[in-house]
Amino acid sequence: MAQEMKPVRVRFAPSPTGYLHLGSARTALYDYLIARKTKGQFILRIEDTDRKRLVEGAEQEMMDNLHWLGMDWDEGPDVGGPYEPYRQSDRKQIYQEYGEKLVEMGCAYYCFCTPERLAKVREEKQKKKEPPHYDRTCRSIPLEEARERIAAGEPYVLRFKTPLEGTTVVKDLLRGEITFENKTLDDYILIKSDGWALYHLAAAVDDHLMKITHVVRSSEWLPTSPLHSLIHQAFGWEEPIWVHLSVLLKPSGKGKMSKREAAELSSEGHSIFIKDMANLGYLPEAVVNWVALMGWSYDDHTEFFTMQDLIEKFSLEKLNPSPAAINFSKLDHFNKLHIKALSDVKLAERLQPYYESAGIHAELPLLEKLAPIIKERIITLDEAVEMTRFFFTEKAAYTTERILMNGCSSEETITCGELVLSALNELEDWSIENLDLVVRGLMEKAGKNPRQFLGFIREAISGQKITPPLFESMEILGKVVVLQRLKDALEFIKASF
RNA sequence: GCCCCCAUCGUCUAGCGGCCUAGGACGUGGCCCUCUCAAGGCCAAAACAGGGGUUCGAGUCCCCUUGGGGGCACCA
Repeated sequence: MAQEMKPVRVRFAPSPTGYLHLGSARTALYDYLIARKTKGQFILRIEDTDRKRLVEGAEQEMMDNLHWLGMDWDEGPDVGGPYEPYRQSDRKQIYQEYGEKLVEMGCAYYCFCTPERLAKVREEKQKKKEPPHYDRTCRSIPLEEARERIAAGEPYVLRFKTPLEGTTVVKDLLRGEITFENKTLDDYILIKSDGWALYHLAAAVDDHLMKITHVVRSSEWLPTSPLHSLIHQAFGWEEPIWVHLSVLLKPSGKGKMSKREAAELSSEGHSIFIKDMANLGYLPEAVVNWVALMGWSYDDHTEFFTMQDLIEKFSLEKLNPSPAAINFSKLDHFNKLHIKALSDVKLAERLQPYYESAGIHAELPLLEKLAPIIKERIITLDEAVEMTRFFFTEKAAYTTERILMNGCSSEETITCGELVLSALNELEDWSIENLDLVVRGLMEKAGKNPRQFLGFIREAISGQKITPPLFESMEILGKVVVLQRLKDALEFIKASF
């Protein structure tokens, strides 16, 4: 039995600079799961201190996407909470105060170097094959002098006074202790010349003030994690438990997904953006199941999980630190499974919007009848529309060749067709069983095989190559429509051949 | 160039020293079933990167090499 964990406080802290993608959705999911599992709190914090990179509407869209996936949060910019505000742009003052404290404690200093000089330093260091770090020129400026220059209006940034010697050890939950030589670290900028804090300071301050117990984030943060530890230590704060997730690799397994490659994916009917998943016909349940398994596993045989299952079974300890390649065929697999797991009523409800956007007004009762016969043959929800199109059209759309019975002449086809037509016309009990019985009887009498005989009827009533099972379709279509389409087909053959 | 992380089938993974002639899933191939398409059933091919140790015993622990990945912004 899994041991009970103390309630955690975790935050998902996106910056509203783009769409929610697989990687961030997975981080949010793990946060959500561990919060719900331990009856703790899941907090949404918007990291929007970089005012230049803001994207209009991104924050709202991100929240919509999280909701679509089935997550909600206990504290956040929209729902409030005890540690408001939850948007970093509303906390500028707080970061400045804490930055000032660091200066007073001797753990940070003002730097007056211009971006131009910094670029030059970097260039020179790179030429000398040295780490392109700041040369610490301003580190030795006496504080009084620095304050005078600031008072005189000189632009400045705040830098962390990284220890020059010794090591900083970061305890990562998945990797154990990671040791960094302090001399390989930079004097990172904490507050920019425009007065806005950078991630490093803002996140550390907020994580502390918001009593975050576990920081779950992408392993891109591993290289700067010593700075984060150092900031917590400088203030004398207890560090949160660091959990650095593996990176998500592109399907080839070679490298991170780039913007361009993400765009290319859409031409293959795939996307790494959550906002596209619904349009592509994927269920949020499937996306959640799929994403959860990228870097996490439960045991050696269970793969199908609902959100509830995940909440019960998730544990941070089973997270895998090695990079994982995105596998879209696995998403298809999970989508199939979750479609099958849906009740007919639920599936009908999920299907309806796809018909609407295809310009088809499909009534729920009809979709509920269609649900059981298509649920095992569609991968994505949108495929239902094509497969069942003939239920919603006035006539079946015939193409010349296919309407003829496989390997038979037009005369032969007509003979068989008329046989079926008159027999079905007589049929009173319009049930699957009866249709099956009658039609197969005719087929034997005509000496045709199922491929020929049933194939012809399929074409006649649907005009489609791929359809749900024949007798089921006929039953749902109804006697009147089936007879009419049979007549249409025969007329079509007579006119065309 | 420097720092850091990672390493089992093509992919996601199980494995936390003997239960491993390495298990599952996706995908792939074959067969069966079959009214199209699916679904389902059965079967197959497919991996412990290499080298040193430690140990009675190593996929499992340690080291090195190699490979892959991430980072080195007044972005997050």
